[in-house]
Amino acid sequence: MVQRGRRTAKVSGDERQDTILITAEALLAERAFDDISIEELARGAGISRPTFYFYFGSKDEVLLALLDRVITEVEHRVGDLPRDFESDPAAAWTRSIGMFVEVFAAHRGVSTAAIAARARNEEVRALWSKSMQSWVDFSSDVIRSEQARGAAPEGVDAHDLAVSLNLMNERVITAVLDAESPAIAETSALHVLSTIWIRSIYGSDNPGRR
Amino acid sequence: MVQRGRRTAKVSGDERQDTILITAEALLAERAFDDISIEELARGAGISRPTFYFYFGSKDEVLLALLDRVITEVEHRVGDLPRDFESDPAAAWTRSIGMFVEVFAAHRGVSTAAIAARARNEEVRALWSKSMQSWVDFSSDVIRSEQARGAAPEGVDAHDLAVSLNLMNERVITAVLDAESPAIAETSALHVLSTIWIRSIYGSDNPGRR
DNA sequence: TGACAGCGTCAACACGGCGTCGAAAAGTGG
DNA sequence: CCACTTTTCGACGCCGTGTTGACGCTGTCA
Repeated sequence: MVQRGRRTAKVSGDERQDTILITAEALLAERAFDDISIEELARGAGISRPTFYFYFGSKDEVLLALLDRVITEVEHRVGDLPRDFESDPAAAWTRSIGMFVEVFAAHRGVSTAAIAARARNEEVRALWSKSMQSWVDFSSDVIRSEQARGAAPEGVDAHDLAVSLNLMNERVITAVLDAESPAIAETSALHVLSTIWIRSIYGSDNPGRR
Repeated sequence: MVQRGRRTAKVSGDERQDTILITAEALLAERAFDDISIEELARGAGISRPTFYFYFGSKDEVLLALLDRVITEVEHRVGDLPRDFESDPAAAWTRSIGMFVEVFAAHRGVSTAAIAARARNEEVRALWSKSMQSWVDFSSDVIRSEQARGAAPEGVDAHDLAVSLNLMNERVITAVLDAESPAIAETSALHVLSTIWIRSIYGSDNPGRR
């Protein structure tokens, strides 16, 4: 959890801080981050602009806190996932990818704003990068062990493959959520993504079950 | 730049405009777009800020012009590429992808700034989207014909596959150019990307030559 | 040749959002 | 009810954007 702004913890203060976050997420659902002013965030939380600075040091800090929540949710759900890559690889990968799609779709405003904010903000970049790193580590560990047991062919470095596939997911999911053009339908995204993962990891559509 | 001879107003204007573009690309090589002010662009071109507005309506318009040049270069080079997908599919895809990597690497400042600016600017988004569309069209045409001749398996919609792979390239290339973390080494990017393309299009590392 | 059109130029202004400061108000403990 | 801390905000200064009105230069033509 990222603690910023207020130093001491007071209940009413925490409520205010929460109200700001709720206001921000609500506004992000309908408007781009850049088009939201601190004034609006403050008004939405029933305070004045200078008072906003009592709770957060900047607009970016609000986004950072919001992103932190989303990432925590992902981590939580990653932990709950069954890891039966050996018995049914295709299903296991598809479930993982599907989980990401679900969580990011549920917080599309925050996700797309945060991803865009990486370019500008060091802390957002660091936080995103840290999570990305842990997903990449997870994927490349699995890929490596699939290669070791002979289920997946060598020929590409597991780490490089994992990075590329994770970056693809990030990009395709944001394109879908923002309904970019060209993009793909939200309904077919999961199928395409998991097909690409499976084909490029196993070199086949039906990796051997065990 | 002193004005003399029978130069018409238009020519000197074009030169000024060009100077602004050159200044912008130079600054973009060392600094983020947001950290460059119109004042700097103007000074770099030897004019005052208001005069800048005579040539461009906004900073974004400068970026748009720069992006346009890069895209034109890509289109030009796409046209020069041999299209021997039937005789050596792997080499043909690798060459195409390599060309993108090269051009974007040669203009990394512009590329990354433009991609970031999509979120904010409608025209940048439209221009990028148009090019992306044409690359996607090209890729999906080839994929479809590879599927038709039996070289590539069905199982995924060619268009969806093409979109996802192109988006992956965009994301991986920008990650590499910005030396993001996690990312992959610039030297291995081409190999990983083309492996993923080939495996996910053909379901194998060595698609049949003809 | 001189007067005039209009182009390129810029000083100065208006505006809007950000961040800060200091002081007032509200809350808390003795 | 006083002293002290927490919370709040009015008012200010700053910065970057975009606009406006006027000035000089240059090419043109009566």
